[in-house]
Amino acid sequence: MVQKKGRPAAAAKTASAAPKRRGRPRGYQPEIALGKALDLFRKEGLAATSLDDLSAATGMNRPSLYGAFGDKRDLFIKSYQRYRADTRAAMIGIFRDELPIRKRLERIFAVALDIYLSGDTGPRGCFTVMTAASEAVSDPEIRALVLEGLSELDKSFAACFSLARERGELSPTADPQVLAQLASATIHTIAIRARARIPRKQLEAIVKGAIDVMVGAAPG
Amino acid sequence: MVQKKGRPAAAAKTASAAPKRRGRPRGYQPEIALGKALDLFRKEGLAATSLDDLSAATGMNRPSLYGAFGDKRDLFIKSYQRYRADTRAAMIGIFRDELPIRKRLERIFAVALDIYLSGDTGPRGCFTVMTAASEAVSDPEIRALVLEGLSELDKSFAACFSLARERGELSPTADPQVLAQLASATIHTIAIRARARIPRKQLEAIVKGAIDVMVGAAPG
DNA sequence: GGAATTATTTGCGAGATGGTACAAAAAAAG
DNA sequence: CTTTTTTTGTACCATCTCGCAAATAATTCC
Repeated sequence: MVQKKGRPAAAAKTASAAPKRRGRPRGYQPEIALGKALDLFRKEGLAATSLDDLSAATGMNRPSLYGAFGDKRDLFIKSYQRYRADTRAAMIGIFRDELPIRKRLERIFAVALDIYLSGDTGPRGCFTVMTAASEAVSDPEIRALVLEGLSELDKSFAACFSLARERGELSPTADPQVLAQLASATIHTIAIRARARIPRKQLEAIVKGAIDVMVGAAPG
Repeated sequence: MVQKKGRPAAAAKTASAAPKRRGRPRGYQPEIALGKALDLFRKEGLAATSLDDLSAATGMNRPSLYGAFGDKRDLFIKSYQRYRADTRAAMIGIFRDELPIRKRLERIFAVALDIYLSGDTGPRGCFTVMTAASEAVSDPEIRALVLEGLSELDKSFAACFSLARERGELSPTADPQVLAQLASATIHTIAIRARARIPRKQLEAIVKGAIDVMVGAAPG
């Protein structure tokens, strides 16, 4: 029931200057625990994940969970924010590197597939699409996060297409916003199909076809 | 706790020839009950829908539900099959009418939006995308249905684009399969966005942009 | 009318669920 | 060593969960 068997290992040496907290030291590392919770929520969804499951996965017992993250919904929201941060971190380099548009799109979709297909027990898909969107209808706070995530993706793609058009890689009549929504749609469709265990090869074929339509057929 | 207050109303006169069932007549109509169950599953998902909820919504108590449809998972699967049949029925006319490709796509997406945005308490989205895909990872039977649904949609769109190409509405180099996957992706993205309560106008704009890219910009 | 058949109702029971109260434990501060 | 502070572990609660068994009701067949 403990994340680390040995001693609490003291402060994780993240920054420095151990502030010497006053009471009993934590037996867990909140970031690791949150990652485990995220894994579970991605696999099962909100309702199907019990506190016992979360407790087992994080190595924290329920009162500790509650103290650290609040109730189940709070933990769900924090997990989702963590997911968003993780995916953003995985993508940011690509969105910054100003490669030719085709190369750029290929990389973005490859990373997306990595994320959606990962998972010990099966492809986990996209948190926004599979799980958060379900809750979004009835929960305004989650809905706000989902809307943010959707528009963030649209905007990132739109920036790519705008740049490509400026550089003459796209026809001047191409609409970056429309292309961005198509790119987002492609992300969404592969997230869904991944969850149905469609093999990577087929998903890559869908991506290739979509890219061909968006930026013109591949040379060769 | 009864669907109809008055007498059982005997056979619903659907076909004719009342077969005169032997025992106590049903107090409910299975098709209506299944529709109510479907509504609930679409709103809440599998795990978050309890048998009590289903019992209340259908007007059948649990043992009757169990007798008529089996356990919760069975009912879920039957609901999903019903959903598929309903959507197929709503689409079949459009897929049969061989209108010009743009008009045809416009109609298909309009019907899809009707389905996804309907719901007393909020937009219900697409059953395949929102709910069934979640279960598809871990449940082979549901997965098979989801795969069937996905490929059915792809194929229907592909047939439309093939016909359009034959008729010269599309470039001979256009690939109907690729366009079909983009059309499916557009369906998926509006299903997700609908669930986040994005208003119809915006979803229609996404549809219009996608159609422009798929079949060429609109005249005028 | 009585037997057979089918549906409904009531209610149970074993277990899971989300959340919490409380005391024991582990550290720093005095 | 004692006090203070924080986290942990155990246990608990009230509720809900699914599925079923037994009893009751409504109908047809004889």
